Amino acid sequence: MKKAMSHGSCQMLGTFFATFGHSTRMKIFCALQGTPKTVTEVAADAGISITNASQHLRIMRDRGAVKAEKRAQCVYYHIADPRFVAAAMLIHDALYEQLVREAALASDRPQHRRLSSILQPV
Amino acid sequence: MKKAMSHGSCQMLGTFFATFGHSTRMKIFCALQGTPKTVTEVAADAGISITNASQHLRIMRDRGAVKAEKRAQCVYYHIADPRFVAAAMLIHDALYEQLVREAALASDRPQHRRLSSILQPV
DNA sequence: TCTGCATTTGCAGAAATGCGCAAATACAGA
DNA sequence: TCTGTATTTGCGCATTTCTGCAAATGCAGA
Repeated sequence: MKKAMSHGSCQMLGTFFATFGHSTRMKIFCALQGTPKTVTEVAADAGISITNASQHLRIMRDRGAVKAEKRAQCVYYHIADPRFVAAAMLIHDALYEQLVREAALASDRPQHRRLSSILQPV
Repeated sequence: MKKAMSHGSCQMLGTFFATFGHSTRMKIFCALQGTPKTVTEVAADAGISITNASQHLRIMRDRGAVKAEKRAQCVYYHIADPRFVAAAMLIHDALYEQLVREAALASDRPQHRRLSSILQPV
């Protein structure tokens, strides 16, 4: 991916980003860190309906973000590749440092915002 | 991010993923790898209108994905943090390997798809 | 100041996406 | 086979997001 990326790879990546570019799916991603969980458990952890959890988990599975494993009546979902977590951590750190840097700059100015208010936006 | 992630961090990450979870912005991201570029150059490289490029670049800048630098009449945009590229490469590799693995499995079966047809989906 | 290039903004229609409800399906155990 | 639990699917509505067009803004040079 030094210079150019194939159209297919570009689209593949874009689809993956879109998968986690939704607050509900992001919550599910967080809930799935650690141990595999059933749809019902994920729904409870993320604070959403079972139907909704099932719908999002299907999307995430179709796009290769999670994998499903059936045991008895339950379907256990888990994150498909640990690199997804590593990548999220990289991005998170970069964004966080940027935030801290901006907050430091803002504190030199008249009307500065608290860091906490930035971390809990919208 | 071992176990739980704060609500704010979760939302911050989700917003970032959404930023690249759009084919047009993904193209822009690809176009910006290497050297900084003006809006007009980005539009040409990504094959979109200047207006559209400007709109998406503003979104990306608001979300910390790119940075803008004004020189004379031109505004040069560049990727805000190299870790974003590193993260994209991590994810890309994971997805690609998964694709190859699936393709290998599929080739053992009756109706198998070519890898190329998988790489250029939708 | 006037001109031309670069970029941004406002607006309206179009398209995509998300969510809840109800029904359907899958399956282990009595 | 019947029952209860777990999960998935279809449908319709609401909401968000995208895009192009036209107009506005910013700015360097004549």
